[in-house]
Amino acid sequence: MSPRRADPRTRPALVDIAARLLAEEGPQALSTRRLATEADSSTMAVYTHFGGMSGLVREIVHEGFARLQRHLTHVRQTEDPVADMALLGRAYRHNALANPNLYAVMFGGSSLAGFSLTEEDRQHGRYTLGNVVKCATRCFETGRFRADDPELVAHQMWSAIHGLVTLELGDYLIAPYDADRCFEAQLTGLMVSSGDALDAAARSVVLSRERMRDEVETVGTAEDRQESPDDPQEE
Amino acid sequence: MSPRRADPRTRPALVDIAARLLAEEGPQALSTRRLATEADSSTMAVYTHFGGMSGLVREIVHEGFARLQRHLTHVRQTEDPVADMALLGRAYRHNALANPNLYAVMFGGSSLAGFSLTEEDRQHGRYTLGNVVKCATRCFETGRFRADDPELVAHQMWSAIHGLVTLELGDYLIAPYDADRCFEAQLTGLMVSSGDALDAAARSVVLSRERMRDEVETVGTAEDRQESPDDPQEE
DNA sequence: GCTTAAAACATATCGCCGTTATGTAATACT
DNA sequence: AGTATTACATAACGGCGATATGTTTTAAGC
Repeated sequence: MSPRRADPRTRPALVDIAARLLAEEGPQALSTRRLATEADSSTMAVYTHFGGMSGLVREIVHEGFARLQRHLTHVRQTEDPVADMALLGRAYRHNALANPNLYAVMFGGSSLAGFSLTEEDRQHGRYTLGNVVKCATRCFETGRFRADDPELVAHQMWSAIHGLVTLELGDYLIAPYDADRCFEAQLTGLMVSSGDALDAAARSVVLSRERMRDEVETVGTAEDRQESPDDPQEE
Repeated sequence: MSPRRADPRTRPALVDIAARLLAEEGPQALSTRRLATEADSSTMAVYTHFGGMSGLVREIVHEGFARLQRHLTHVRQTEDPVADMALLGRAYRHNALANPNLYAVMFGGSSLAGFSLTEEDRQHGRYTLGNVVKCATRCFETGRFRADDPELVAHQMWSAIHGLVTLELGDYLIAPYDADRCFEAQLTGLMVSSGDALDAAARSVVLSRERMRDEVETVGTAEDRQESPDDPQEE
């Protein structure tokens, strides 16, 4: 009375292929037939393993939130919490730009075969706000931020950065008010609106930009994996 | 060498029906067959009049931007430009919540049969920013805002409000940090980040809320219609 | 070792979808 | 009047998600 157990590579292969198709060719490339072809399987595999396309998409969305969380946790806590906060914003944007189609699915875009998020899915998204809340608390403790509602501050950061990123992904931000320029201004503005002094905020924002290479852009690459001990490498 | 000219009611009827289906049943209800049934026509009508579903969707998106523009232009210019600015934000949000599915299509959401915006479509969106830019200029002239880049300020407003609205539409904002609370905080924060004093900004934001009923919530209703009379020229 | 239940598929089919090919009727210009 | 042009209707094509059903494989119980 036990299952066939079958090819153990089928299920993760489907997730990998689906994620790749979504990333490289967009939402409309995600079809049961395409997946069956690429995985050398049948369309039924999607249903036995995930209960349908929605289940598969939900799996990928979970992976998307995991990537976001990984980006945010790679931001270090320094003696300049406002710079840390700005870097959290940069990490958020970096993750979104690195996974644009996935990000669109996570936050309401592209319906994808009638897929819609559950309340549990959304809780994944809100959970990542914990990083920002903690950072905001430290901003209050050092006196840089004014009032004392770190959760509200975190929500403001989230809304503003999320809005900028979606406009950027929708190609709404063009020169001379391109995404980079708007983003830098947005970061400084957010710190100021939370109570920081303009010049101090501007300094921390610039400071955070210099930490991008070490704490954000290296997230999915090489030493982020702890399984290979001695392989520090290239540019 | 002239067309059949056919039933002149077919084309506008299709747009109306499509807009209603999108609003009431969401993106997946928009199909050529469904439209043909509701309009007592055939699926070909969509192709002769709009070149396909994309053309129809584009027509609806234009209407969506027109509605947004109508909302924004209903905000009056008073001696408190910061309150005007806050009211522009409220009008933007009000329009999005009144047309959630349409708004999602306008800003990158729901793919809708491979539909994607053209650069001209996006220009419609950016055009509505003109209202905000003018208002920001007046905020500078009265000394309420600090630096002098009204376009940049407008982009920050847009990003932040747009982000909050999309999170709200995606059900990401729940109590105790629900959309209403985050929105009020966001408005005040935006004014402060642009240079206004905290207490003055808070006052103007509250003031703008009292103008909602007269200048925003009455947009599509009754006396808003001043349109030109129809020309009964055909048979 | 054999039986048997159950999971993992394969195959075929259904009812949608957008799109296109083709036919037809109606118009307005020459 | 003739004809080109447009607005449809009808039907078909390929692709989609989903399901029904058959087939193979596995492992537990005897």
